[in-house]
Amino acid sequence: MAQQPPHRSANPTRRAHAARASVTMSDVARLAGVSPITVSRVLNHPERVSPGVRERVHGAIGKTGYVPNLLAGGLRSSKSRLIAAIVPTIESPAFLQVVQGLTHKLDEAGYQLMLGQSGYTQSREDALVQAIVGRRPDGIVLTGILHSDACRKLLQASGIPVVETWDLTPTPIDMAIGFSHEKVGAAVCEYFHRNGRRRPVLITGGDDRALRRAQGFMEAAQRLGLRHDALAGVPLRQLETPTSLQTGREGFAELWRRYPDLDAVFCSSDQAALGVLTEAQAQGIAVPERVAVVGLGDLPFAASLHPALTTVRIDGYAMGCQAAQYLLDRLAGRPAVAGAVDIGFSIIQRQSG
Amino acid sequence: MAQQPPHRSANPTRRAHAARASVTMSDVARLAGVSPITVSRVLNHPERVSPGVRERVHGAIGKTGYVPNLLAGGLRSSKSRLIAAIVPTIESPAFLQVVQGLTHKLDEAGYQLMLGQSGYTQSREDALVQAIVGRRPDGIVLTGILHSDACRKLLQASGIPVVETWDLTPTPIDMAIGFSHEKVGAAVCEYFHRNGRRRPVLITGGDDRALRRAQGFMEAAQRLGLRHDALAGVPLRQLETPTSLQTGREGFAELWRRYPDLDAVFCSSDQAALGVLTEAQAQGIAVPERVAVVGLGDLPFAASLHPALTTVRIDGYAMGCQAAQYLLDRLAGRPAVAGAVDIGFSIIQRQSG
DNA sequence: ATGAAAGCGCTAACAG
DNA sequence: CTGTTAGCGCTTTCAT
Repeated sequence: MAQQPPHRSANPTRRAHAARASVTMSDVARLAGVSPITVSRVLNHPERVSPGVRERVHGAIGKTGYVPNLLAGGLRSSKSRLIAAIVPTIESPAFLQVVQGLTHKLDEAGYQLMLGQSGYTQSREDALVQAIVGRRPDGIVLTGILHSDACRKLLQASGIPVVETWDLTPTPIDMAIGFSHEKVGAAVCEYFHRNGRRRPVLITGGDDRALRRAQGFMEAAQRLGLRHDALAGVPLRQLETPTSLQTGREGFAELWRRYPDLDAVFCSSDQAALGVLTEAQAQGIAVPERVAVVGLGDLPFAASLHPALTTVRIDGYAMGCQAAQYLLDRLAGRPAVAGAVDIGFSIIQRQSG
Repeated sequence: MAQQPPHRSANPTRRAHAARASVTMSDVARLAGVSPITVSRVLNHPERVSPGVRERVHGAIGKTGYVPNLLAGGLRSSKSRLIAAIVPTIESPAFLQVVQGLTHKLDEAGYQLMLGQSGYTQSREDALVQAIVGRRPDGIVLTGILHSDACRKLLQASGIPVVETWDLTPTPIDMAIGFSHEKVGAAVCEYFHRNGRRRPVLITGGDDRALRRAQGFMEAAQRLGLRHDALAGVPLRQLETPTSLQTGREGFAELWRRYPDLDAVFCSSDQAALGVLTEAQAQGIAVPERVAVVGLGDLPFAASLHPALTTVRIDGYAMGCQAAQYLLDRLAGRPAVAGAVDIGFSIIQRQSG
């Protein structure tokens, strides 16, 4: 299928990087017959400049193709109009929703988002934070509350507003918005119990938050006396993070083999739950009659599945919007939140369980 | 579920934004008993500094918690170690793979990626490009080859290396890597024909590239004499972009109602194909016996579906890696590609069609 | 191997 | 409303 390009680049100029022909504010000023600072004002405080001059300057900008150097401006004003966010991975739609919320809200306010992926490891997060702080963003959004000491110190010393997301903590670096993962686990376990399920199993990712949900589930199970006949606890299959359709499918196949009496599955993501649904369908196991399946996230596809997926709704988009808002409030000098804010969750009952 | 924070922030300092207590290179230099330029050299060209001094400087950096200001460095050196990319949306896993490829490759080389989402509209892309060029990145990655004139001019004038992805063109802005969407459409149509399918339909997104695939498909259909009894062409259901499980499911339900004799569906994404599979299962329509289903992208879940999804494999990750490599080559002064490079595609035959 | 001087492009602070 | 002066923090260039 490979095909060679029919023509070469139509671009005639020899492209040395960062061609030093770059137009500066002074060039524009000269052409408009004003001083550079006036050009700056036209761009940043147009109301402080007379309409006539404003127009002349805009004309000059158009003619020269001037694009302000935000590095220079940022250096001088210590305002970069840049917000940085670190997520474990954007391959997980759950984090993606937060990113979308952030993007949307920040974009409205004229800020840009710079995204980093930590891949769930602390060393990588540390490196990212260092690189990010070096660019002096106006704010930073973090995922989770587990950060190295060095990272916390660095962030606090930088004086940059920080929002931690996806979790709650009595000791945030600065601000925080999230929910209790233990409570999610407990709530789903109680939900199963209410619906008459007595032998649940867990399919979970191996990251900190997923494991705390599992823990909350187990504790509730113990309290409610749910257990497999041969087992003191709830069978748990821990998978790589992030969990996928594939891992969910395999995980369920394995659990079903070992515990053929299981009657409910709580998955740590909707993707894994889709995997369970797929495997159940392939094996002819009736959902929800024989096995109840509950996911986590309420991703867009959850409602469209067959059977439609019962899941724990986490409003990632709202979390992203909120996080952005906290940052924007702080930057605008408005009173911002203190401590951690609980965004909550809810169980969306559909057909699968 | 809401819960108030039990404590307030543990952070004792009053956080005025960008606390001007920021440690600079001079502070480090003073503490280490050297001049600022020596600190700079320890950071950027350690081999040009004697080991003793190097160690002293590192010590001072550790003690002060100094984080170099990349804005200042970038301003002076015109090297930002920043690459910007614009994709229509990161909600589409296909683009996400490109982003992952870029991230991976750039990260290795010590570059950071700044991501923008154009939402498939040109005006939004123009605004993004403007904001991006303002930050003077060392390179820019674009999705597609359809850009406004203003955008092309701006980019060319900026002298920043540019790679366009996902498509081929004889007149790239600078460099390009992609594949022929027309050929994808034609190839799938021929594939259906070889397998004895005679009444195919299309479920497609409304973006430029998807429509060109549809066009390639239709032309091939005409050549091969494929048509519905009552129809001159191939029935096409155009959906919002990006297509989702939900839209795919509805689209298929609609087509099935109107053309009950259809025997093959080509979807413009694997998500839409999953929607078709879901609807077929819900209605008890046998796949592939009654209807063949082919997706696009070969996303990770495609192979794990039941039935496993036949799809057009586009190696987005490789495309991202390549794009990054072209940029890095150019930045390192190595001879870089000229014109557009075809990354090709292939049809992965599985169970669904 | 190390340092001094100069200035990247812009905007804060202060005039006028 | 407009301009002058100074300098953000760093690295280039040229000395030593």
